Amino acid sequence: MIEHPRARPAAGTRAQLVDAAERVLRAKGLARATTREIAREAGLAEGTLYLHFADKLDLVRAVHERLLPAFVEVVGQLPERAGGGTVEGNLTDLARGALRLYRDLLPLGSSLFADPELLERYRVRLAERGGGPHRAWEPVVAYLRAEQAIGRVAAGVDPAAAALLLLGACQQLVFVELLTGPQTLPFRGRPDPAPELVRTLLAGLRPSHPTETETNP
Amino acid sequence: MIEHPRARPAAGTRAQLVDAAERVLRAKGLARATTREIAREAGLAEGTLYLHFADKLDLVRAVHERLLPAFVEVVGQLPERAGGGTVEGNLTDLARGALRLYRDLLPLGSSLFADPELLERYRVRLAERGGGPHRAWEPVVAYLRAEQAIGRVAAGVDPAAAALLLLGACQQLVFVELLTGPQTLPFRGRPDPAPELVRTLLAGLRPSHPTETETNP
Amino acid sequence: MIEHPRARPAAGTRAQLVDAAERVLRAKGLARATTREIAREAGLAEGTLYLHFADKLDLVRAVHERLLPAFVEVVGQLPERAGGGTVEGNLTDLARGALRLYRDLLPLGSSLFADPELLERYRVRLAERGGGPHRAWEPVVAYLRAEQAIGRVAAGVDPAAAALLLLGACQQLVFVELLTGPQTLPFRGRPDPAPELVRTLLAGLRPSHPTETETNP
Amino acid sequence: MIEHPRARPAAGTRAQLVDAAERVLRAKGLARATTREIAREAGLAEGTLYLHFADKLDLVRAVHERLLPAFVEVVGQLPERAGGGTVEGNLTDLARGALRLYRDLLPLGSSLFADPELLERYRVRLAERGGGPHRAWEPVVAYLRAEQAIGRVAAGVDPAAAALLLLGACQQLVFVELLTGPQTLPFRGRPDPAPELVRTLLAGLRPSHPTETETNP
DNA sequence: GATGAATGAGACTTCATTCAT
DNA sequence: GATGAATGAAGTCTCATTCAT
Repeated sequence: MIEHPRARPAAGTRAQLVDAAERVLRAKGLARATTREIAREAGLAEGTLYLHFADKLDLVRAVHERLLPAFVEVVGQLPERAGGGTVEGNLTDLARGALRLYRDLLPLGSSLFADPELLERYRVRLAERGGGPHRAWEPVVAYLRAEQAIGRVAAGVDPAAAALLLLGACQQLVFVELLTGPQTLPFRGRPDPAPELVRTLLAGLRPSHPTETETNP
Repeated sequence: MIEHPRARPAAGTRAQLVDAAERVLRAKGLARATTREIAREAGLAEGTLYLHFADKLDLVRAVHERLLPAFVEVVGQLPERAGGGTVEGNLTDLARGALRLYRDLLPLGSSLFADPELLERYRVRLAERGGGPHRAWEPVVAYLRAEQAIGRVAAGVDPAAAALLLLGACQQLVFVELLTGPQTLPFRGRPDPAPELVRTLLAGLRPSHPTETETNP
Repeated sequence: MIEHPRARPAAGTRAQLVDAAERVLRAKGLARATTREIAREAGLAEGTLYLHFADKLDLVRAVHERLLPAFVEVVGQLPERAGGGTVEGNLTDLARGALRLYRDLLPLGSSLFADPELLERYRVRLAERGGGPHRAWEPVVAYLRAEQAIGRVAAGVDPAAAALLLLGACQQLVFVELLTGPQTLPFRGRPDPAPELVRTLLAGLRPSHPTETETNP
Repeated sequence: MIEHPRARPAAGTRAQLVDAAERVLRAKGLARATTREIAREAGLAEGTLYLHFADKLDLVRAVHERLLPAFVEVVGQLPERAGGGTVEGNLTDLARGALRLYRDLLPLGSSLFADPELLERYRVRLAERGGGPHRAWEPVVAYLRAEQAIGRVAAGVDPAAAALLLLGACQQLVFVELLTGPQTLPFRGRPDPAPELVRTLLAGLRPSHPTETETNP
């Protein structure tokens, strides 16, 4: 047994619980995370959980609520880089950061789909707080707009579509990686897929000298 | 004493259970799908479940096992279309199909992350059967290769990267849509995002006449 | 799977089941012997059990019913040996046989106490058939009477008490041995306890020249 | 919503459960003792059982663990009586006590054989605690040694064999009695078999004036 | 605020038994 | 007679939640 001295600072008990819950959720998954284990991980009694959260699901939601801001915070630095370095370099850095973040966040984030009630509570809270996962795209869109303004990105490009293409590729790559294990990485075995993704996105698929077969009525 | 009705043919019992499980998983989520409800949905006794599956997780795995093939089957028709229609049209159809499929499959597929043991069993089965989610990309890669061969897609393009960009965008769009509800569709409010995604992917981000500001010190 | 050809001789199906049940009861214990495993062990379908026995407990009872006769049969040869060999030799052989038999029968026999209903059915059947475990003592009593008649056993001895002392010692030894494992054999580590038991029983505890303190009013 | 009465002191909950389990085991037998009934008998919720025991078998083992010490405690007073009263009286008292104890303990003790896993756990615990059913003989052996020292028991007697003969007879008598019901008591119908057993053990079987037929080649 | 023993609904699973074939 | 898929009651055990301390 581990002793639980009463001398712990009361302030931060809530944060302790959220931290512990996140650790347990990562380790065991939503389906196997029990209040008992979360309390033990937090070094607190099980009953304490209910002093700070309405129920277990509320604690889990609190964990999820921290995920998106964590993402936004990291990506948010991007717009400032507009005009600096190269577009390719900036986007490659973005892709690398996104891959790292998705590896960290996707397992937890996907668990939301396992419990419709949890998902619903999460939505309600997002609505209240005005957040939403699209907030993760905003910095990228802002960055691309800025680059368009200075002519380093083609004017006709839809920044939202471009952001979605790049971030989506990263998310899917991680999704599949987590699903099948890293050994099955199907991406040409390259250790860092970011450069190729960015290169492809920048260049587009269209041949430089389109043949006339490309034209259609 | 107690009636033991047995009006149903033995054949198909297993499939009945998998079907019922899929329905319940979609309706209630992994966390709230009970063997009792699955059995009731299947019109069978709870014990019957254990005649056909080792345990509940085995049944859930059986449901998940059908998802990827369903995806591959739909996408698999793509390569035959190489050279026909336009690349843009073909890819837009692909994106539309992918969006539809992800809407259908992602909620179930994401639930895998809620239970590490379920995930592990899924992986083991994939390894045995030689499958893997990258199989969903293969038809797209094959299609792009075929278009490269006839000059309708630039030779320098990495088909895997291109496939990932397009499918990833679709997956992420659906992921966010499911997370926040359709009302928050952040994509310029356009009802069909597929054309814009394809257009952006085809054109690339690079301006036609790159300015010298592109160079950095 | 194992095939179950219909071509098996129908005669003996009942015996097959009792044999299989005994094997499973020995291997798994009453608490863990299932009809499924008994049927599998018998190479028959589970339903077949109910063509030959009212229910599972009836089959178990059938197994137990064979145990006592098996004991009696082996011990029953004893009376014929009266007057032959030595009393000590005959009783030592008896004790050795009893030890062997108890090792074989006690685990199954003791299980009767785990289920009062099984015990009750066993009793009812014994009453019907006129049997009873005392029948195991009868041959021993008969033997001792015969030896008394020819003067090789003291006339004042109660043959039933003597039989009980010897057989009881054997049963208890086996009981403890089964309970604690052979390594804890508390009997001076002697591999064959039979001779000492018989010697002690023959000689009695009383000193040859009793002191007067031994005498009591 | 639902009441959560908690009128009872926490101390003693474990003992309450063991007591209740013993009562239910005696009443229904191992095979029919359910956690539900044990909890009800203890006046506790079913879940409480698992706060104090790893599983049902652990609780049952806890019951069995108390049986042997209970026996030893009663028999343990014997050695002090060496030299007092008469050997015959002391042993008769022992036999009567043993009969009483076996009637009480044998039904529960024998149930161990119905479940190999229970038996194994019991063995492991015995090994840990250094106990063992032979501990029940020790006081008897100690008593006989003391009587040998003062000449009231023949020096050549093996005390362990003598103890086993007497206790074994008692155990077997009870075993058979429990198996067949008291009406079938095969022991000359005498209500108290203890004196005859002791008399026989003290006197031995050997005739006072052995005939020469006793000798064999 | 913190504790943690107790709760009890309900989950998963087993298994003796039945009956259409 | 034999089969074995199906049954469903009943069992063991878990775990979110409560409340007296």
